Formats: sequence, C-alpha cells, structure tokens
Amino acid sequence: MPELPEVEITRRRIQPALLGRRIRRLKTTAESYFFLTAPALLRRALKDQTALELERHGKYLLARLESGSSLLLHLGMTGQLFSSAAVSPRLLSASARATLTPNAQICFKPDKHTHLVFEFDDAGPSVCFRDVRKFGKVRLLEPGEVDPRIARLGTDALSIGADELFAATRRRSIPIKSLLLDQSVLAGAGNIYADEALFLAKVRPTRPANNVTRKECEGLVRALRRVLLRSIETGGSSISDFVGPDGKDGHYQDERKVYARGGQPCKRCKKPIQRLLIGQRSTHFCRHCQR
DNA sequence: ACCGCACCCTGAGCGC
DNA sequence: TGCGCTCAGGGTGCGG
Repeated sequence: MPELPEVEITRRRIQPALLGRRIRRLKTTAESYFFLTAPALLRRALKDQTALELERHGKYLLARLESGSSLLLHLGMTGQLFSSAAVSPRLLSASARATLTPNAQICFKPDKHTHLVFEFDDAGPSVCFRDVRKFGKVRLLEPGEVDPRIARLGTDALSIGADELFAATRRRSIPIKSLLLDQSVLAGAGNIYADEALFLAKVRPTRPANNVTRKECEGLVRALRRVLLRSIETGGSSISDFVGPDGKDGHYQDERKVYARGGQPCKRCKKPIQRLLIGQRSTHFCRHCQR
C-alpha cells in the first residue's frame, strides 16, 4: 500500500526514466474507474509531450509537462509506476509468475492491469503504470488548473509541526489514528506508518484526538518523521505489491514494530500485539506500551 | 461541521 | 482447472 515513503521512492527513481524524454505514444487500457480523464483524451494530450518535473503532494504524483499541462497520478492500493526494464515478480500477474522457470529471463510484458504505457522517441525503455485493483487515479490538468484533491491536502506529514497537529486535534473527537489518516490534516500518512508512529510515540490509536496532549503531539510528529524518513532510506515497505520503479523491493517491512503483527510479541515488552478495526482500517498496537 | 460507513476493485487465502 | 466466501484498504460521497 503506497504511502508517503513509497510514493517518494517512486518519484525519485522514476525521474531518470521519465523526465526530459519526449513521449512518442501513450497506450492505455479501456475506460474505467481509474481514468479521471478519458483514455482517448489522455492519449491525444500526451503525444509529443515531455515531462520536465515530477512533484509529490502527499500520496499524489504530479508531472509537469512542457505544454504547461500536468499529469496527476495516484497509486491507490496496488499501483506500480516503473520502467519496462525493471525486473520483479511483483510486476507479473499470478499466472505469469506461476509459469516462470527458475532461471527464466523475466521480461515485463504489459498485461490487462497495465493501464498506461509511455513510449518515447528514443529507443529506451517505456514507463508503465500497473494497478490491479484500480484504486489508483490518473488525470490531466490544464495549464494553471489545480486539482481539488491536491487543494484539500493538509501539511505534508514530513513537515507538519507539533503546534499544527495539536491544533487539529482540539476540534475532533475521532480516534487519533483516524485523524492521522485524514489527508486534509496531514498529507502522506497511511495505515502502516500511522500504526508505527503511534507505537513509537506510545499513544493508543483508539484515543479520542481531543484527549491527546500537547506533549504527545510533539512525540507523534517526531515519530512520524522518524518512521517516514527511515522507510524512505530503506526503499519503502514491500509487503504486498509495492516495488520500486527499478524493480527493487523495499525493506522497511523488516523493521516494522506493529503493523500486521497481530498476536505476535511486542518488540518492546513481549506482550501480544492487538489488532482491531478503526474506521474500517485494521489497526495494530501494544496494549501495554501504548496508553 | 462532524462522524460513521458503504462503495469502488481484484487476487489471495481459506474452509468445505 | 473447485467453489464461494472473506479480507485487504485510499479516497469519495452520503445519510444521520
């Protein structure tokens, strides 16, 4: 599940394969929930365009094009943006994976889940967007147009201060975990890093936001920065689908303390990690360490 | 304004 | 070459 670190890794590593290369052709799959801009329009608009910059806004990527238009991308739950030269079993459908022989040359071939393929004027690799569950999004923005999803985003989770987080908690009675997932409060945190930050800060995820203290908000802001930066350092979390644009797995899953560790011993006190649902999201915490 | 929840999607895993 | 069920969850939108 791509969150801030995975999106930032994607941004950094896809840049060399994307920026400054003239798009000869864009291939797309058929109209679907994924396309906020109709695929035919997208194909026309991107032909002969060149991306100059790639920005991250929370979990969104925004490619600035030479024409002044922009391309908005969201990876959703299972989105993968990568070079066609990347090699990873995570980029293959289950059936393709099953027929792999141990030493087979793994060569990516767009499948039915590969919704975008950017081909370039030079003969180099394509850039592909694959998304099995289609929770991802793609949209073309006209010059000067600001997407409302971007406009609604709160401060980036890497730069939010304790004052701002504390102020946001005052008016809200929802669980602090739900507040951390609210992209209009702070942009970029998702289920994994919210759980991990709450553990590091020793705050129980069920606590009503308006009952979290100023000091705890300071701890939460520090913990968020720590887990997000560390995850970026280790290449993100490759728990199910995430893989870097170069085909490399991330390794933060090896360092996680609570996420998806329900029933296993707490790394700090050895008591079993609890799992429950908060706002339809599975939540993991230590009843002893988090108060 | 705020909050809880259904919904969008598909594959993996599991019980029978 | 089994079938049907449940679960995973980011973001949106709706009803209370």
